Amino acid sequence: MVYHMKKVKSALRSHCPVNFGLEAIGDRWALLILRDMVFRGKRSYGEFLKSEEGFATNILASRLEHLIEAGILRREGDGMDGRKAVYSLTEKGLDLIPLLFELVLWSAKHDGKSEAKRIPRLVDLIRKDNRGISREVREKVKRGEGIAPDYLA
Amino acid sequence: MVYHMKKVKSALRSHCPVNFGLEAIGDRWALLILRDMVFRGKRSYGEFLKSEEGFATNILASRLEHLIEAGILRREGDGMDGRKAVYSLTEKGLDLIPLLFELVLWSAKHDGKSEAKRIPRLVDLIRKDNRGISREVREKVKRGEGIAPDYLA
DNA sequence: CCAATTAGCTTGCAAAATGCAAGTGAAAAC
DNA sequence: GTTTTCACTTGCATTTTGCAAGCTAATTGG
Repeated sequence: MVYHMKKVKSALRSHCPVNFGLEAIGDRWALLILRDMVFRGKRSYGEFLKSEEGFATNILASRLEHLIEAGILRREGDGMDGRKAVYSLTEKGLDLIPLLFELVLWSAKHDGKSEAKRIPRLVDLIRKDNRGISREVREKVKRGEGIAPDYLA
Repeated sequence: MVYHMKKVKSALRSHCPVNFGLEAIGDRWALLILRDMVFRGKRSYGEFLKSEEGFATNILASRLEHLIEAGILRREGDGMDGRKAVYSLTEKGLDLIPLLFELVLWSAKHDGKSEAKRIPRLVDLIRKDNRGISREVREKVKRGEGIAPDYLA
């Protein structure tokens, strides 16, 4: 008897920690979703779609699904509006904040035209104490605040 | 007059630091090349090919090219053997070590079967002081040593 | 209460990227 | 001088992407 079962994409190529992390995250688009959530406080499909890099609708849907599958995001319905879906970061997802911050730091150093120049305060805090600032930001993101304006200015 | 110029892939979607970093690195395969260089001390096309995740030959070539283009790697001929090419990390590439380490830390925490369990000492050092250990490893990688056995055991 | 709008997707399809096997060319080994 | 080795390149079937259009259920506006 054949049961209907969801295709599990557990064909992990290796348990090398670098490879595991890369496969869990998925790809570039997935990390941009995380960026939108952490830095811009976005929570919905419609908000992600407006990102400057331009998500294709199907790609956005598939990456959201992947991130949920990977346990990085969770999806809930909006109590007020039955059409809306609210995405949020799990603890596992929140744990990616320090990684995201290291990437910001690298780009701030190596991209002459980096927009990181507009947030020197945050970049400096990351440089001095990534873990510390990550912990603070984590709590804000958890409360749905995104990164507070005082870090960004 | 038309000069012959290499196609510059500067169609950068945005100068958002997260996006810049992602585009500079390229993709999953590119980061695995960096892992092989930092953790396993690999330097040549043939060595990369043997990686457990299984590079396709054309993909490996295109990612090496991309990383050179991005200023993360450099390619030199081997003085002893005219067939061989030696790849090494630029300063810009070495600056990615802390990012790689954060990824290792994340996977060590969230992958039950992580091979990171075989290198508890290094994982612990990263957790306590990513920057510090990155600085040390950087010098070793620069000298072509890869990560020293004492960190790995 | 009914038409129009909105949110979140899905589908179709052309174009691009991937993965595998086989081939190439130059240098080194035997 | 024949065989290997090294670093790729090429061909081609398969998969993934990107874009536009369509779909469905919930909500808003009149």
